[in-house]
Amino acid sequence: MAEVSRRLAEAAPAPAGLDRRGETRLVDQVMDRVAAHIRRHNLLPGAILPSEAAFAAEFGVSRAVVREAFRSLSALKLIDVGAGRRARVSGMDASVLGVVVEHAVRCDQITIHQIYDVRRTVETRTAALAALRRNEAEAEEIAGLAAAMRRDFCEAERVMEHDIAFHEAISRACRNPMFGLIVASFGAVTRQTWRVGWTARPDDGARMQSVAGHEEIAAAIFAQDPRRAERAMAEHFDHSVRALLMAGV
Amino acid sequence: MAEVSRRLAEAAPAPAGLDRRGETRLVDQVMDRVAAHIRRHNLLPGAILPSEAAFAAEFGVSRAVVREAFRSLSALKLIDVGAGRRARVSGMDASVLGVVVEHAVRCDQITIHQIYDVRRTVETRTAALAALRRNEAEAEEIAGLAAAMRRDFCEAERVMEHDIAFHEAISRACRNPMFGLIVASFGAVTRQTWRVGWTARPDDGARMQSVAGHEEIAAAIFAQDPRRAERAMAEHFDHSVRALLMAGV
DNA sequence: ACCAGATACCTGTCAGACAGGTTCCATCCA
DNA sequence: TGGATGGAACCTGTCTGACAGGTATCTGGT
Repeated sequence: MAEVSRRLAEAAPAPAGLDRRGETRLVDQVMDRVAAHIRRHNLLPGAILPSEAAFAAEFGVSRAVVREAFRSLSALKLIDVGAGRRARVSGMDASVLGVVVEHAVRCDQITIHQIYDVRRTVETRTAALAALRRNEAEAEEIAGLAAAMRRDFCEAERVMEHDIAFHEAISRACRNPMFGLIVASFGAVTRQTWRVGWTARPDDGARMQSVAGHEEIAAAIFAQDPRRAERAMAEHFDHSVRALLMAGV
Repeated sequence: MAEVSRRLAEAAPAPAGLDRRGETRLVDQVMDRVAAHIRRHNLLPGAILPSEAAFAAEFGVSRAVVREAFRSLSALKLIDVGAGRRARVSGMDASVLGVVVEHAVRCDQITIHQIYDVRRTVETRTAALAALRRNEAEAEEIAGLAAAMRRDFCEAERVMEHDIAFHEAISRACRNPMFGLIVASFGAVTRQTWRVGWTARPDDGARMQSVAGHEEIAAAIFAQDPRRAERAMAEHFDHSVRALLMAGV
């Protein structure tokens, strides 16, 4: 990684004058400059950035332009701004991807079924990896969330939150933040569609079967059996997709 | 989908006064309001939004605040703004995820190996799906990109671009835009790290073997053989990871 | 050495202004 | 009548200056 970081830092171009001919918006250029500043100085999360006024003076633009650039970077969660204190470099954040996916679903650019196909692909893998890599605390957290689904069975809203937390906990236990990022991004969409699948199941018996499916996944991860975890997760998604099909989605 | 969209629209809260007590930044509130406006009116990509001044008047804030909110939404590629013309709702865009992932890699929050593990998981699936769903044009495009890698073999930069385009073409041929989104997001990181793996291979023979691996994937997709495509893609990633390991990454 | 107040700095928001781009309509010419 | 042309209205991009309120830092006293 250090090797890669160094290469990236070297690749950062030296600062030059801004293009004032209006071919590219000043705000976008300043965004690139600020991002380049982070690269050039190899800033890590938590590192503080120069103030808006400092960048404005350095680039010869008004503070409003720098502000909009900061705002954009903040929206992408690349930096973290707050009243009174200087902007800081920010760590990874799954919410951005969640917003993007939610927008795509809302605009009919992605269907729920396509999301489920991706989830099945990704989460059968996270389940297997979690079974291999989970520690005691993670295994208990996952099992605890499955148990909570059964406990709060009558309160759909709570079951949903446990469900989402369950899948995210597995993605964390697999020790690959990139999987965590992707799985967490599904949460936003799930909150909008989960109820459809839940109510589409014919009766409480079918709903309880879904809970049992989660428990089986948790048990497999607890038993450190990756094949069993993968199979259980695949079956869980097969049931979920079938429920959505019955609902006519 | 229409069902889901309707539910989402109903869930959108009615507009109320902005919180002026500074508990939440006005810009963030305006962002939410604009997003809610899109939901409430069920706007699809291409639909035009009210002007900055209109929103400023509606919410009782200055235009600067609305501008920053628009900028943020534009950075997330949820809307598309341009000089002179009104802002429009934007379609799906993979570049956002690419920027986020690139930042996470640069900040040592995700390693290249973790990215490759995700890629292997996702792209063995896209290869299999592409073999099942590709049409003639897509099969030829994929095969053509593999051929282009062999043709431009001596120009590493071009081989890399063909490589990236190859994987993206497969992700498009699998007919699931969510897979396309994820695969496209890897492109930004690949551009920063591809050369490491390429130069780490011991000789041109090993490099040519990598090209042959792409050709085998293309052939499998052309032959509409999902198992073979999946196997070929898996082997391709195994070789790539081995090359990175030899490079000491 | 430690705590409290003062101070300098920084961000959040506002108002107004102007240049340049886009859209649309009305007018004019063929 | 239909198409081209011109202009007006509107919109965004950028700048300037200002002020309130939050944060961090320094200073001074104990």
